[in-house]
Amino acid sequence: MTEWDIKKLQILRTLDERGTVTATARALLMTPSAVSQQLSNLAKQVGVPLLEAHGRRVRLTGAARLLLVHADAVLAQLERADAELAAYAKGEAGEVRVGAFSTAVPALVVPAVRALRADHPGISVRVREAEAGAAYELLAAGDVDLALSLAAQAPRGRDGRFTRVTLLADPLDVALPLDHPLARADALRLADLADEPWIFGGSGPWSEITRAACEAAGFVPEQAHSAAGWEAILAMVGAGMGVALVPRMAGAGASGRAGVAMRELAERPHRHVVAAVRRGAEGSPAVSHVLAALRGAASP
Amino acid sequence: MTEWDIKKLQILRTLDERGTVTATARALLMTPSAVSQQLSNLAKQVGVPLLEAHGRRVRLTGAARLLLVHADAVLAQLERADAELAAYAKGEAGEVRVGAFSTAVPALVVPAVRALRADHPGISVRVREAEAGAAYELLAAGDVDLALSLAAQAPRGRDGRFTRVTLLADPLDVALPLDHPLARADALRLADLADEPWIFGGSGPWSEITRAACEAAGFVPEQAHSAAGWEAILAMVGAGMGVALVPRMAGAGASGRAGVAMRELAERPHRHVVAAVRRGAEGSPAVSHVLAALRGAASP
DNA sequence: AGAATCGTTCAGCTCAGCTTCAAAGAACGA
DNA sequence: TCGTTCTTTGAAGCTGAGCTGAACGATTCT
Repeated sequence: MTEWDIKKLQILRTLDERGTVTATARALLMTPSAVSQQLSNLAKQVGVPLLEAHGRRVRLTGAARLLLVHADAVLAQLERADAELAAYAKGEAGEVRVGAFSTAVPALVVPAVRALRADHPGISVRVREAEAGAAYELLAAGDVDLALSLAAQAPRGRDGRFTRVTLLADPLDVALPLDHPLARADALRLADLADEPWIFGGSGPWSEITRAACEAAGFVPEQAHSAAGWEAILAMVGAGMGVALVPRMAGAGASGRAGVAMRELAERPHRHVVAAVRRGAEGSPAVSHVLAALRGAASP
Repeated sequence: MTEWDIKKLQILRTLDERGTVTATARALLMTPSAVSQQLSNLAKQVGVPLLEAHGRRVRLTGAARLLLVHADAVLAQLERADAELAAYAKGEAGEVRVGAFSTAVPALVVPAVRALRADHPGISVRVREAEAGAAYELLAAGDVDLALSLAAQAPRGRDGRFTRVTLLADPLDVALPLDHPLARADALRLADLADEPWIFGGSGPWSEITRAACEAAGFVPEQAHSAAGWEAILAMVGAGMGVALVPRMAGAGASGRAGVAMRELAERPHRHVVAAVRRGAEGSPAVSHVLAALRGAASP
């Protein structure tokens, strides 16, 4: 018995409601003959008699009543699936898997999810943290439906598979020790820090961005230390071990804390946060709702 | 969309596991063509695309993943139904509806259910209290699967539709006021009470049994009062308003309470408690287990 | 007793779904 | 770059599950 048939269960349920084969047939727009055949067929599959003659009508056996309990559950579940799929078609249900680099989660994804809860309660978001560089591969592999990455990170391989939109320009501030002579200078320029010891990731996207910004300012930064997380970097800056470029999204809550000063730069360098979806997926209602929520979270 | 097909859901689930149409077809002993047709058919029914091309393979859309959640629930439910029906066939599952007259519930049904819980946890009993006279009609109508009644109650209409077994002979004691002169007499006979005022139900089975017992002893009882419940009858006896025949099953806890004396009679009259099932139903494993448990409760 | 209602069975037919064959697209290796 | 291989999908034909209609036995109502 591995060959369940929903129609037969529906017939059984209707028979339980109506009480007679003829009435069941009428209700389901079938002939009594068909109903009888289907039910005896079901009984054969189950291996237990489901009906027994009672006068000129039939009565459900204990096995049939037992089966009905499950049939009700199954049919209810299918009806729920039906409703949810209808909602999905209207964009009011569904799960969207979002890949985001770590600092984007509190800054963008969480506010977006909060807004979605209010506007589209049927849409759920599954977050998966991933480095900005790995985002496109997750997207291409189908492991996420929407990826947050950085404009500097080109998708590996040919583009055109993705649709990308810039969500916001995140300013890059410099973090330097509170007791540093330049901590209070006005019109601080990147070149002023050319001789400082720098702290940035040994590899990975952020390393490249820092290096590129400094080279655009005309110097090559001396990499005194390296770390992957902002916590570690800011701790080293606070200890006077060097300076670092920190996106405002990541450094927002860090200013003034633990001996660190966050300063805006005269060059106003930025990193551009982009959202990418697979080409064609922007038409999916659920994805487009999440995208809209992310836009809203980016530019309040 | 009201035409769900389990097989299609199974195909979708297998596709999710295996990842490719060809592998799915191999796993389900079908051709890739059939799998493809079934899935595009399902998508058409749902009204939302379920697959999208990804290189030379296919990927599930959000709608498909949403549908999969429900499909898993449905298939699990069906598997549970399968297991329970298999258990039912072995007599280890199922619900048996028992109709019983009121005093039989604490005396027989409850102990039987207790024993069943230990020996056959899959079998559940649904109790429905019904007068002994109405039991056969409930049984015939299919509202219960097993009825407890009294031997004196003949099934209305022709017999032969039912199988009846006597569970126990319940002695009929006489209840009389504690201060009654005969309350301490030895070898008390029913005829000694011929001139007492009698209390018994105005109609219904118990009335007949009392009347028949007295007439067998050679007198016609004077019906001084009538009541339907044992509580009321015993209260009247305790108040010295008359005497009554009380089955031991009902009067067990009443002796010595509220001025009532329960005395055994020399004639040792009995009422016979019988269990009845529809002819053929005694073969049903669940019913026969309940029947066995009732036998056990009747003769410990 | 007669009539009406009900369920089941049997023969015949229709259509969903499977298989086979073929074609087109995409990835991989030389 | 080109050819090979893997994959999916489409068209045509066939098989079988399931439906219809009629006939029959059984039961209930009048």
